[in-house]
Amino acid sequence: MPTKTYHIGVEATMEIIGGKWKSIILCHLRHQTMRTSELARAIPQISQKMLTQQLRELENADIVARHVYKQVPPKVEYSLTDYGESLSGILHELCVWGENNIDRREAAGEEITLLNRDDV
Amino acid sequence: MPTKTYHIGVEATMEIIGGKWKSIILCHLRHQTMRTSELARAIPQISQKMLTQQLRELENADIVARHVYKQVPPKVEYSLTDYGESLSGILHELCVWGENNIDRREAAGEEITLLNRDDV
DNA sequence: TGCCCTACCCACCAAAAGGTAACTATTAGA
DNA sequence: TCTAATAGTTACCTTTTGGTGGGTAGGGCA
Repeated sequence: MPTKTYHIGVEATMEIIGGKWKSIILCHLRHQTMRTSELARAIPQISQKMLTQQLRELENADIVARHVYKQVPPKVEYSLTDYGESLSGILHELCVWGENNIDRREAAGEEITLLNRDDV
Repeated sequence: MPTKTYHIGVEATMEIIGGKWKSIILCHLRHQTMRTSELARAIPQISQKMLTQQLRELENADIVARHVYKQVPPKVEYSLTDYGESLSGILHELCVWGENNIDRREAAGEEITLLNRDDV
């Protein structure tokens, strides 16, 4: 396999938390362990396919852990790994900065809404 | 215009610094004002088109400022706005976390290289 | 028997993001 | 007159990302 090359640290970070869904998923898992259906309810805009696909990728990066309960109907829980917890501070700041950005744009007259300002 | 709706703060943040190039550009501008050609040299993988396109979008979001010098050949400088500076801490952490991530993956046996560990 | 539940997989399609290459303007200077 | 220099645009194409709608497993229960 050819050596993977990065030019600057942030490239690697963005490869892991970038894209439309990963940071949102991680922000939810930051507060609690959640099962698949709970995540789907917390992120109503995401499709089944994207949810599991993104969770798989986060699992492969050792950011989230997947716990399968052997029962029927199935029960699967996701949580941050210890390593994933090292992103917690960053995720919090990303949430807060975004909330402020939305306030700012609203103050500037933009039609804009933030449904959940639940970040602790 | 229909009201733009976000479900969680991080969505707004990612809309601004997400994508393949924006966070890289911002990490460079965090340390210094740079002209277009300097940015292009600092980010050799980026194309002309992407560089100006992403800079325009960052300008529209009031994150970077564009200073045009009236001379020939043209000279244009980019820098973070005061508001853009509010991202500086986050950008730094994204760089550092990525550097650690690369170290971690290298320690785990992955063929991986980081060319510039120049974040201050 | 037949249907429910949950998680998740697949095939297929649409849209967004990004890449390439060729072109512009303008003036100094050979 | 011709070229170099810088920043930028445009048309066209490829790749990546995301969405839809279908299907699976397998035990519980009416």
